[in-house]
Amino acid sequence: MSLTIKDVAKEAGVSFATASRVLGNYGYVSQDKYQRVMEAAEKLGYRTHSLAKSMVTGTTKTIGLVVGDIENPFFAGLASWINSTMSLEGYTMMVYTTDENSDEEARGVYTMIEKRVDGIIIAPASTRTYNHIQAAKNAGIGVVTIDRQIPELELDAVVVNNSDGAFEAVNSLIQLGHQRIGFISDSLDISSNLERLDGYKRALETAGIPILDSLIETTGFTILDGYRKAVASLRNKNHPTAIFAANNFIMTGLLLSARDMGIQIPSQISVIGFDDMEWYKLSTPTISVVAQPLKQIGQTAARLLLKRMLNKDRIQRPEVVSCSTQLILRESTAPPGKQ
Amino acid sequence: MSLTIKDVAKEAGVSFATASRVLGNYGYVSQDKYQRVMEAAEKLGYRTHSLAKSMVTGTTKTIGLVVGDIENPFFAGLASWINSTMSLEGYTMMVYTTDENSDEEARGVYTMIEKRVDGIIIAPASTRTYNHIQAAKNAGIGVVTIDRQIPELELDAVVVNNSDGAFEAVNSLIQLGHQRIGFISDSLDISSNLERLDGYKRALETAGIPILDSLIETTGFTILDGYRKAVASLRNKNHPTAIFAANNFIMTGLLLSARDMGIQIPSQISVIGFDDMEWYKLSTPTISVVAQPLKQIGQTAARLLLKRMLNKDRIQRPEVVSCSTQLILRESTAPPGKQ
DNA sequence: TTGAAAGCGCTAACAG
DNA sequence: CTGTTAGCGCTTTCAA
Repeated sequence: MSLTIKDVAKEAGVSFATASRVLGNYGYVSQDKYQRVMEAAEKLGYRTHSLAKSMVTGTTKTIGLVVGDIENPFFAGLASWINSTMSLEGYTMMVYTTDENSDEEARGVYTMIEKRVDGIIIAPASTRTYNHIQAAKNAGIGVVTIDRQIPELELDAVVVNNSDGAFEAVNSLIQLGHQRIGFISDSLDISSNLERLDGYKRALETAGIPILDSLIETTGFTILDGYRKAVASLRNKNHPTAIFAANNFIMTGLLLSARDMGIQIPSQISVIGFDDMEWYKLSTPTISVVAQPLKQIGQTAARLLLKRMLNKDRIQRPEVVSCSTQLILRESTAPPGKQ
Repeated sequence: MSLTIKDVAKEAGVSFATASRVLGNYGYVSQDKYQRVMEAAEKLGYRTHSLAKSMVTGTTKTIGLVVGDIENPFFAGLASWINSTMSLEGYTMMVYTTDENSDEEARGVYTMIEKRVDGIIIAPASTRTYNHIQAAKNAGIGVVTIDRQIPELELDAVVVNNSDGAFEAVNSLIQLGHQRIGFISDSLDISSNLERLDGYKRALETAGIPILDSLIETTGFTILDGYRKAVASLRNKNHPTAIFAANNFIMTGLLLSARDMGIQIPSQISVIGFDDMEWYKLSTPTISVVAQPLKQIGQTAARLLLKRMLNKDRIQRPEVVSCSTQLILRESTAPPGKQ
C-alpha cells in the first residue's frame, strides 16, 4: 500500500538501516548516502509511519485535551493557547469533549491512554471521580488539570483565584447596596464553581448578610440550562436584586431570559459574570465581569505539561499555578432600583 | 513498563492468542477461558495498545479536523457537531489550527498523514494550494472539505449557498434604499468568501448599482483585523451607508469600531453579517445576519466522511452537499439616515 | 560508517 | 476451540 523505508532504501541503493538513519536523522551517515536517500525519499514522496516509530520510541508527540465543551469560548480560547504553545514543540492535540460528565470523561481519558498520548490537559468534571486520571498518571502520562483541581491527586494544575474573584464581584454588588444577591452556576462537583460559591458566601458573611439557600442555584452546563434556571428565578416576583453568574454560558442564558421577560438591566436587576467575552462590551448594557487571563492559563498549562513530559523519569513535585482574575465593572451593575 | 496481552495471558493461564481473541473480541473462545481472561485483565488493569493494534489493522479510529481558528465560534460549533457524531462511531478527533495559512495547513495535513488518521475534515485556506490534500487522498485517507471547496480536486464537500445568501443580504440593504454598500471579508483565497463577494456583486448588478472596488475590502481572519479595517473604512467621512461583513469575526470587529468611533447603528450606518451568533440577539441594536445551519453542516460532513471511510476500497463519486442559509433581519439594518 | 537482526504489542492466518 | 508463528514499519543494539 503505502511506501516504507525499505522502498526508499532500495531506490537509493543503500541498506534499510542506513535509510532509516538519514530519514530519522540520527547516527552516522556519509554525505554521499545521505544525499542519495534524501533524493529517493523526495522522489517517491515518502512519509514516515508515526505509529511504527512511536511503537519503538515510546512517544507519540501527541497530547490530549479533555474539556467539558469545546463550543464554550472559555474552553475554545484555552484550547487555542494550549495548541499554539504545544505546536511549537512539535505536538499535535487530540480533543475530547465530556459534556461535564464523569463517565464520558473516563471514556475519553482511557481512549487517550490506549492511544498512548504523551500528556493530558484536563478540566475534570468532578472532584471525586478520578480513577481514570490516576490510571493515566500511573501509565506514565503527564497530566495537568486546568481551571479545576483534584485535591486528592498530586497533579500539576493551573487555576485562578476563584474564591477571591467571586468575593470581589459579590462585594461590589454589596457596596452598591444589594442585599438579596443570587448565585447561579453549573455543577458544584466542579471545583472552580465550588470555590466561586465560597467567595460568594464569604462576601455575604463579611457584610453580615445572611446566606439563603433559596438564592443559590445550580444547573447544567449549556446556555439553555442557564436560560431555564434564570427564567425560573426571575419569574418569582420576589427575585434577587442582583445575580452573580458563575460562568459565561450561565450569563448568556441569564441575559437572554431577562430580555425575554422584559426585565431591565441594571434598573430592575444587576448582573455580574465570571469570565469576560469580547461581546460583553457590545451588549446594552455592557456586562460587568470577573475576567480570567486565558492566554496565561493556557500557556502555563502547556509549559507545565512540557516540563513534566521532559522530565518523565525524574520525580517532580506537583506544581500548582494560580493566576489572578480582574474585576471589570461595566454598566450591568448599579444600585438596586426602587421597586 | 506497561503491561501487555502476554501478561494477561500468563495471569489467566491461557495462550497469548487466546487472550488476544477475547480482549480483541473476535474469533471463538470458550466461556471458561473468556471469563478467566477478562478477570485477569480487570485485575491487572490492562489497557490495549492502540498503536500496535493500528499497525496491523491499518486503521486508527482517529480523524483529523483542520480549520483556520478553533477559537472562532463558527469552527468551534462545527467541531462540536462533527465530534459528537464521530464519537458515537468510536472515532477520536485530532485538531489542527492553520491560522488560514496554507503552509501551516500543509504541515498539519502531513502530520495527520504520518499519524495515519482514517479521515480528514478540512476547511482549506486556499483554492489553489492543495498538494497536501491530494497527498492525503492518495494515501487512502478520506477527505471532506467543509465550508469551502477546492474545485480542482474531486472531494466530498459540505458548503452553504454562499452566493445566494450574500445576494439576499445585500439585496435587503438595497431594498431599504442603500446604494453605497461596503463589503469586508478575510482572504479571497477562501472559496466561501469569493462566493459571498460574488453574491454581493450580483445583488448590486441586478439593482443596476455600479460596483466600486473602493468599497470592497479584505483583511486577516482575526477580530482585530476586522476592527482595523472597519476603523480605516469608517474614518472616511464618505464611508458607505451600509456594510456587509462576510463573517462573524469581521462583524465583531466592525461593531467594536463603530462603538469606539461613536457611529450609531443603524441610524448612521447599517450592518449585516454572515453566520449567526447567540449574542447578536443581545446587542443593541440586534444584528441582522445570514444564518448558517452549523448542526446540519457538521453532522453532514461527519456522515460523508464515515461513508467514505466505510467504503474505502470501492470507488465513490465525490458528493457535494449544499445547505441553505437563512436571512434574519433584525435591528442593525434600516433605511439610510439623512446625513 | 554501514548492515543484519531483534523486537515494540498486537492481529491474523494456519495448523492442530 | 486453541496455540504457534509471521509480520505491521520502524529504531536500535551489535558486529563487521
